[in-house]
Amino acid sequence: MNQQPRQKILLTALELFAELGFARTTVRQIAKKAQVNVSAIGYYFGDKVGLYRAAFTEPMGSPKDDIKLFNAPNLSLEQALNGLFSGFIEPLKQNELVQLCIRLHMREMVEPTGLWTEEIDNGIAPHHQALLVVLQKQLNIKVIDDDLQRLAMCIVAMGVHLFVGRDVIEKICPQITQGETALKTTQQRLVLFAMSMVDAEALRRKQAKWQ
Amino acid sequence: MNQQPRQKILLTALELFAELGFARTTVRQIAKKAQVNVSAIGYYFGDKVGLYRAAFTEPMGSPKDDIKLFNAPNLSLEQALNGLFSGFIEPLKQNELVQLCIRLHMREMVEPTGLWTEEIDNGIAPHHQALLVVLQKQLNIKVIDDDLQRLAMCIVAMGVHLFVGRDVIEKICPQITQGETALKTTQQRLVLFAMSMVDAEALRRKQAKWQ
DNA sequence: GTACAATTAAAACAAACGTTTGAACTTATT
DNA sequence: AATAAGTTCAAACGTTTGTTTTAATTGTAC
Repeated sequence: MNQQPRQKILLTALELFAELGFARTTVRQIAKKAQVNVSAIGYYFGDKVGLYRAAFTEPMGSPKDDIKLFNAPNLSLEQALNGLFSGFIEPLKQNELVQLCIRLHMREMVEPTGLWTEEIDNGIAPHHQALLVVLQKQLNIKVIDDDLQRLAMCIVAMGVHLFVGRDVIEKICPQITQGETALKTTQQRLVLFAMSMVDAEALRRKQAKWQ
Repeated sequence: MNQQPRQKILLTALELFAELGFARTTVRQIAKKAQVNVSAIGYYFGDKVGLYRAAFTEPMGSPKDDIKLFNAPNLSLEQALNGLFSGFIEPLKQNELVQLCIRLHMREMVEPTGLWTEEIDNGIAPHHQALLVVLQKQLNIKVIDDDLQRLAMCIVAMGVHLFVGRDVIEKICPQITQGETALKTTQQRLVLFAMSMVDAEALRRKQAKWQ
């Protein structure tokens, strides 16, 4: 099985899907840019949906490995948060392929094509759950309540915003994500802010108990 | 000029564009749901792009009024942040129309159709700038630097995430945005977290000075 | 070299798209 | 009642869409 054109199609599709979304990307567009015949898409991937599915899942590694980055048993809160946010920051440093993958996944948030539901179950939910456990331990509380969910959501939001708000950032303050040193600083700030939020939540719970 | 079918088309278009995006929404779909003939769209709005433009801009009021909510001269930081976040939370309480508007605008972040650039210039950038000034005063610093931009971005991210991460929230922790009391609590937490971030940044700057 | 499978190419397919047409219908004015 | 403008309608327009077909080409084993 010759994989050269298949790979070429896959990468081109990833590129176009990430930039334009599923609906606005045409198979002829992909074929032309990948310099293959349109029928090659049907030959290798069945149909457009199959190609999208492949572009969405194949290039990404298993997401379960990432969880260990901030869910290891003996990690401090700072280490755990660093692991969490490096999951958002690293792709911004690395090669373009990973960035495209992330962008495509983020796009699914706003424009769900159906794979999004799977993505939540297999990718997002476990991450969120792992973060909740870390926060639960840190705050030393017994059951996960709504306020812990709020805290986790707000922490994740900062990381997510680096991708979904990419256009805004590039227009208003592009410096903070350009260059490795700037990104490193940004990650430090995210960790700092997240820790301050955890502290604030801890204090709030303490005060709420007294009343 | 009879405005009944025009309004009906406009609202239906807003609904569908917000849910499906521009490309996946068809004019026939809009016409059918609005119970009008397809040609009515051309008659009232010229073409599909004209309808999208109208749905994107008309229902929203002038964004400049909102800025005053958190940019008034004698506001405390807490009041200013409450104003900022109420801009995100209120739409979640209010009628469905406003929610759809916000959702459509958020969608433009990931799937820019061209109006997005205008939106950044006229809507996002002024808000961001106003927030920067508030933070600048609070932290008592002379020039707006990258770290202040990072702080502002992280604060805004929490609000934005309520919309762009809507599907995730609804799947993982829907309670925190369902019901007015839950939303009120969420807003309080956002303000609390934002203030803790500002404090953390202030402390960091203080410590950085010493070294 | 022949046979056979794997791959590529051009063309055609039906369906759906946004848009336009021209007649029919409604409403208001004279 | 007659006229004209405003509005709606079904039908058709020309493209573009994703997909399929069929033939040509390539690579491979005997």
